[in-house]
Amino acid sequence: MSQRILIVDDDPSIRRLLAMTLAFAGFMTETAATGKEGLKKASNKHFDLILLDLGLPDISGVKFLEFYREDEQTPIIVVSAIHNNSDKIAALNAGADDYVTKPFNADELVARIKANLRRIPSTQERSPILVVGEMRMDITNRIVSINDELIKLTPKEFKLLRVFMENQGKALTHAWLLKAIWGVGYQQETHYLRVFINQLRQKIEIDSARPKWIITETGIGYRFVG
Amino acid sequence: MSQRILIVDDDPSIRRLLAMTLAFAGFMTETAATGKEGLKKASNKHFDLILLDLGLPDISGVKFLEFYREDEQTPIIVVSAIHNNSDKIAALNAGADDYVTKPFNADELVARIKANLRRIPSTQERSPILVVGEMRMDITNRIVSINDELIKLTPKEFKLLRVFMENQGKALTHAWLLKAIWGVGYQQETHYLRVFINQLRQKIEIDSARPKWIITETGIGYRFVG
DNA sequence: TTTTCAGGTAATAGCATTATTATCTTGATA
DNA sequence: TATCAAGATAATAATGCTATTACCTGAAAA
Repeated sequence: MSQRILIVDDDPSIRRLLAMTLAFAGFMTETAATGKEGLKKASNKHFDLILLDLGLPDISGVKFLEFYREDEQTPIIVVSAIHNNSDKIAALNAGADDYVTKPFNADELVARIKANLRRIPSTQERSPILVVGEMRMDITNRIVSINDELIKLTPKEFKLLRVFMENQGKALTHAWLLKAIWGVGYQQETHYLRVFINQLRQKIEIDSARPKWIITETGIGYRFVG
Repeated sequence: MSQRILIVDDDPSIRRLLAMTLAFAGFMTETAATGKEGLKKASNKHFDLILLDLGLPDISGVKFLEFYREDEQTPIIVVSAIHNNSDKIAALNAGADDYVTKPFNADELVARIKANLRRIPSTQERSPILVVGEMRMDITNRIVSINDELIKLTPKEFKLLRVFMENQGKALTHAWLLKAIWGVGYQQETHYLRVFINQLRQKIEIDSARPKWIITETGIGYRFVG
């Protein structure tokens, strides 16, 4: 299912060239000769991307973007002459997503279009989230919360809490934890663990003297429970 | 499809009690009265977990673990009397995964078993990995490599490279990048960006004066390409 | 050529994190 | 109750990271 691109350019020969190039690359295209026509088409129909020339006769590129940007988020690539850098910058600041300079190279144009069509495979959605009781950890975004209240953790604290959550309910020995967080060669440094357990408890426990999350297994290690 | 648990205990009444408790919780069980019998059963058939008493008449818990642990990785929970802490610790060091103390609580035992059966939903496999050309980024494990060569990055550098990889091929304005990495209110601090771009280039570019990955878009920002 | 501007680079100061040491608690045991 | 061991906590030192400043470079404009 091919994607729809709207070409807004007043020069008929460029319009034709763009349409051919994009059709060849497998896109469906429509064209508009003026800014107003472009805005009209874009509001009636959904496009996956808009190619906008900056030298339109009726309205400027920035105006176009202002009108269009209201709530839409279709990527817009502006097409500008090689000089006229300031127009280009103004357009990008007004919300354009990318640009190409006018004597353009077909391969590059197509590559730019594809890059701007590629939606981030929504790290938000697919990011692995660990949940234990009221505690949530979004690993890729490094966010930890208890009852939606954010907990600020340093890198080591985060790593420690992460292995706890990944191994909830199990007794984890000192040596095992030290190896998991500091790597081999640190299995004897039990005091490192004590210090960081303490710091973590200060941040996640209501009463760090009566821990609810991180249970001490005397002589053995710790156990994380929900 | 219920999971199989092997119970190794010499006391017939405890064996029966354990078997009933676990059957009630939905597990399939088999029993062995001696360590040798247990090892035999375990080698002939696959079990998802082994419950091992520490007071066996023929061989000690530690010996059992030594024989068994060769290449197996079935979780083993040792059952020990409330005193005899040292046996318990020795067993954990010999590779046991968890323990319960003997006048045991049924709910707790079942919870422990479930915790130890729960395999980590293999963060290795499902972790999102960004790939651009020869560069790979494992977000959850914070590992970046080019041609399998590891690149060591600080947190900020990592974040910067991450947004670049998520937006490969697109022109990213200074303001956009600053907002993405430092948050709102930093859009003017273009020099922060320059410093960190430079640091990143030192780490990922072969010749940081002729960058291959991070392309400067004069007046606009940067573009990351593969 | 000089000037100017955007960007690159180096150096450093301030701050946060981590490692290390010391001291205090607690609970079990003689 | 005194002693001891394990763990908790506090304080500090060492390191590493980030922010900030200053200066350099190279390309384009005057």
